[in-house]
Amino acid sequence: MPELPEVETTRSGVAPFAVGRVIEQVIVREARLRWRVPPELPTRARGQRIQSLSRRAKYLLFGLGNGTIILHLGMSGSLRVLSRGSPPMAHDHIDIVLDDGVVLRFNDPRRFGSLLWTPDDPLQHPLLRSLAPEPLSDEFSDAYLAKAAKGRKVAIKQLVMNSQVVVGVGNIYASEALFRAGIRPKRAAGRLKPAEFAALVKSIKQVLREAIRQGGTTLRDYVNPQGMPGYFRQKLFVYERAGEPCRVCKTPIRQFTQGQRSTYFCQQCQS
DNA sequence: ATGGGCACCTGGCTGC
DNA sequence: TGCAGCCAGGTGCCCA
Repeated sequence: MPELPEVETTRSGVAPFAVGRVIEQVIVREARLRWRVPPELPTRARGQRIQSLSRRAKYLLFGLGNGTIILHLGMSGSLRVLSRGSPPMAHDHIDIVLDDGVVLRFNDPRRFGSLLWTPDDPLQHPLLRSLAPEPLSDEFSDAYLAKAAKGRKVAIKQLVMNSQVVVGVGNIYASEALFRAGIRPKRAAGRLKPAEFAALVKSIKQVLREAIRQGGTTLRDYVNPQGMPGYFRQKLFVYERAGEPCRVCKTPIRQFTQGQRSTYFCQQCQS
């Protein structure tokens, strides 16, 4: 899936087509996503003008007059901008048909994504209520991360992937940020020095910003709303590069498993 | 509170 | 060619 840069690329690519348009209908071909698509969603959304398209963590929020559509892309989801009449392909689960004939089509082979509806403040929705700060906000600072890590024994990589600590840092960018900061992924979070928290926070912000600028990272399925891949893959230092030479020191990149996820690092550059 | 493991699901690749 | 096994951008939930 989509990590934060891919979700942000989706938001900025869809927004010009969506904001200000009226939803003509929502077509649900497959309601069995991570959570069942609420049966009332198409009825609620029909005839509503899309007032805003925002993002919180990896959730996309379509602000309507009477509530909010909450969309999560899961591991393998994508949202594409198409035109009315383009035939649905495999795993094209949802269409949001707009009044000018544009179709926003949600495709998700693994169905880990979700499409939800809330009439209330979406930020108070159970899934969003207790999320940590955005990584690109000022709130996510050295001091903040140091405090969140204090006394914690979990590996630093797992800490930065914890959405109660900071949102939007997934498996690719966690490894990449730790490489850039020169910190080994296995280090106990509470044992990092102040300068290391500072370096890590800086690296997280930097890698996410650069990836957004490149349209995200495409490994397998991810495509932007225009159906194009993201170009950050060629900028990756460690992710999916096990055995290949470190771009900085030529030492072979190592891979191991942490919390059932693959981690990549350079033994020479990270300590 | 914290940490660890499982579950949800499909498809692509590898190796026998 | 077929098929079993393993892996994949996430994250909520249950248990110790």
